[in-house]
Amino acid sequence: MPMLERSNPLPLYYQLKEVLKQQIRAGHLAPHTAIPSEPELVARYRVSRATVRQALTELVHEGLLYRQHGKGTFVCEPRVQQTLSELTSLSEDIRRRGKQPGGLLLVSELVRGSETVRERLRLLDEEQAIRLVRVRTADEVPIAYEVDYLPYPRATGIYQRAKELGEGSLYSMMASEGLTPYIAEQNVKAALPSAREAELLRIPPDEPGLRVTCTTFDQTGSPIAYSEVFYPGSRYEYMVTLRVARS
Amino acid sequence: MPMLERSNPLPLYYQLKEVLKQQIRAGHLAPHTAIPSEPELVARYRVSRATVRQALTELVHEGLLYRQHGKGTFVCEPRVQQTLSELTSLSEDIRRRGKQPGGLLLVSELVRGSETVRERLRLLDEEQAIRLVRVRTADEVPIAYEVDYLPYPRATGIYQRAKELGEGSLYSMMASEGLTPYIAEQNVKAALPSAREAELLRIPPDEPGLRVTCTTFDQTGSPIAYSEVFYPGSRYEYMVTLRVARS
DNA sequence: CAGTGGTCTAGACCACTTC
DNA sequence: AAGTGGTCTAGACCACTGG
Repeated sequence: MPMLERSNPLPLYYQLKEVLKQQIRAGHLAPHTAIPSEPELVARYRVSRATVRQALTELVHEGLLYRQHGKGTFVCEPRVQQTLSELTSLSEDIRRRGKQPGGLLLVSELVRGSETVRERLRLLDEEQAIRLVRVRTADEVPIAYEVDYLPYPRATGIYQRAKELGEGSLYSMMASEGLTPYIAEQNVKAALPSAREAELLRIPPDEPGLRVTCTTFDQTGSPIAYSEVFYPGSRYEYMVTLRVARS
Repeated sequence: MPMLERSNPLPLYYQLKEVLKQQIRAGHLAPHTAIPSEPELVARYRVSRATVRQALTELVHEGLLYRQHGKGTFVCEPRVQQTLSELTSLSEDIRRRGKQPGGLLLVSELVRGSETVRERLRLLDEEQAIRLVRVRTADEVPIAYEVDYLPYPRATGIYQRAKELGEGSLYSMMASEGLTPYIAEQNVKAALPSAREAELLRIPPDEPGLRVTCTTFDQTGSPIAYSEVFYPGSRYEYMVTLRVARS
């Protein structure tokens, strides 16, 4: 049985979380079965109950466990476990469907941006936006035309590293630049492709698809990205998972 | 200044949450301003720090507050505050856009259900599904054709109360029947309406729209509803808000 | 340095479930 | 009655931020 290391700089509750996560992932704890009770975990790992509860509470929030008063703490089904994190990364989504994500960066430039862009990013008069244009692919097939806008002074690092963005995830690059996505608002419409989109995606100009606009905010509610993506209807089913209610 | 009541059956941390929520909503605590520090709250409300922290941690999870180590705890922007709860209720969404939600229940019946339905709801051989068909309206204009399926033995109460479903929220009715939505998976496609949909929504048969399928699960990962909704492209912009990353 | 939040302890009592 | 999770206390020490 793995133990917690008091010499480890990682907090005890965090180590306990990792141990439990691993046991769940490895299948030692099956869905709908009870994990050891809180007093048992206290004894087994020699930590206080508050520490155990912090670990369990976070795992509950992450969708790995659920509690029932008087009965115990149980393992959630894998579907719930998976659906709680990082859902708008297109690369991840493609990989999850068993295909190879790829992409081509067509444009990276500094622009003033349309009124919509400036409004979404809350740009001040003198501020500019970084504009990135990409065609995204799954197993080499083009499945989306994506235009991203980022606030310029804040996201300077992204502009410098834009070349790496062929297949890479913009979100992960943003996170490494201190722009951590926390909330996203997505607006989805049925629409026809523009001439340019039809050409680049190699679809007929009358094939309807989805136009998804997405504004991403950090923890404090400041906008850190705005994107417009066109998905041809025949190529990609747009999937979203969200929490319906909470607390 | 409001105080916490030790005679109140509601927990102290919960009362504290409500007090802070109300101060935020009333504008006494503006976005990006710091709330009183934890030791201050301890003194002011005469509770232990663990109690204060439980209240604050939950408010952070609900998107009302964010913390910065060494600096303080701050109020999130309203956009983040609003976007964390109950997002798939169409009625709520319509109301948020300043229109009056309404609806008409066309069908409520027990059916065996298609393979898709049975699979999504994980029905056993002998189990049936409740099928509800509704036209949803905003300011009397039809904006969506919705078909819901619920697992029959579990959702008996819904079947009996189906008549109330004109304008009411199915989710809130489900919650009152012990079927609490926790996670939803949504799949969105661009599509043309069926003949029946075009007729009921009074749109041309060649006007593309969105076909959204949604499977809803409870806390434990058991499916509690499956729905298929058609939104005509010209009438409604489909809006989704989700958390991108967490913990 | 003082003040903030982050982690942790060792208790206590309560409410709910099961037998 | 025994076991579970839910709430609460009164401390402690640490890590990070700012002047």
